[in-house]
Amino acid sequence: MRADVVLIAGPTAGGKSAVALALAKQLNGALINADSMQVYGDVRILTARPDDSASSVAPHYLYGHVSAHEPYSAARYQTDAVRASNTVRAAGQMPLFVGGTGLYFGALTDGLAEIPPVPETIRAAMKARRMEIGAEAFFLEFGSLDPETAARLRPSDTQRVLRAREVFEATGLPLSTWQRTRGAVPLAGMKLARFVLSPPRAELHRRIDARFEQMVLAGAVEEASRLKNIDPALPASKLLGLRELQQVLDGKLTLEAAKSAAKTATRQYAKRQLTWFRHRMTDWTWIEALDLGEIAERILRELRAME
RNA sequence: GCCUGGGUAGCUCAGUUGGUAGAGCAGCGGACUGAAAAUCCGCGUGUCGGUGGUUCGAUUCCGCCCCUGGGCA
Repeated sequence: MRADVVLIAGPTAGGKSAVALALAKQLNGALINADSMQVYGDVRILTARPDDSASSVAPHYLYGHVSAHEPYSAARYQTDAVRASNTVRAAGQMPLFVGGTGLYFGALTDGLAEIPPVPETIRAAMKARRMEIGAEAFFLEFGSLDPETAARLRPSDTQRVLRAREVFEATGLPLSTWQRTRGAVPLAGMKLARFVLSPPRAELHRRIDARFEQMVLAGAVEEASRLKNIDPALPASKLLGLRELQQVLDGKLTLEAAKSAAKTATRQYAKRQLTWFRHRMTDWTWIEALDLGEIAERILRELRAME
């Protein structure tokens, strides 16, 4: 066996899943999702999750295995991914990690700091405190507790400031101290074959547009209406296109306007993904080809060269 | 045909009492360690419709032309 694990990253709508499926057939592999939104059930259409015909060709892990009404996290992903990977390898198959979430790939290849879980009560309390005194005051207060972390954050960075504050509240230690530690690296010691699929930007935009049209035809509006009362604090509520389609149901947006807004949001997301990949995955093999067969060929060739 | 409003960034528009122009959105670049499809930061990319005139200087004033919204016929 050339590589122990194959990792395929790429921007949304870039054609990763199809490539991975083709590879799985040839390599006796199984797909393991590395996408933060495809883990949620109930949103198959809006997350472009592979369908049953795909999973009949090769096993799929961590796709839709969590309720959209449940919070998920990079840490949970790491745990789940390790288990899935072990299962696949025990079955004598090649794990193919496929997805677009840079942080999740990082959790696999570099590990995460081993920070104890923060109790929900503390999270809620910190959030409430920030609401009460305002972002600036909250940030100042935080800076007096953890100046090192505060120095690299901005008061406006709601999510990171809250996270850092919560960790301090829960553990009594600055986040920066925790982050100097590094937990186990799930893929340590394995031979990795790593690829970034990156179609030319214009083509990517075309695919994003076409895919959203497909989603709507496939019933994305109905799917969105089923999540009508999802808690807006949950990660799944941030799914691209969900809010826009729900506004159509509320009569606040025409379908055309919603589609256009969702496509724009998706393009912006793809851009953020690429920024991450460009700077964090410099030593991965970048493939800019468009044709599925050609991409699969290149990957297989690369795998053979790893012998 | 006549009257009238408008043609300025990819889009919607602001502005310049004459000194070559700026917002929002889009776009582009960047950050990123447990919400990451999240969260945050930076950057104006322009024959100011065309042409002639007045002027040291015109996107701005004047003439003509073209396009376009509305009204009257």
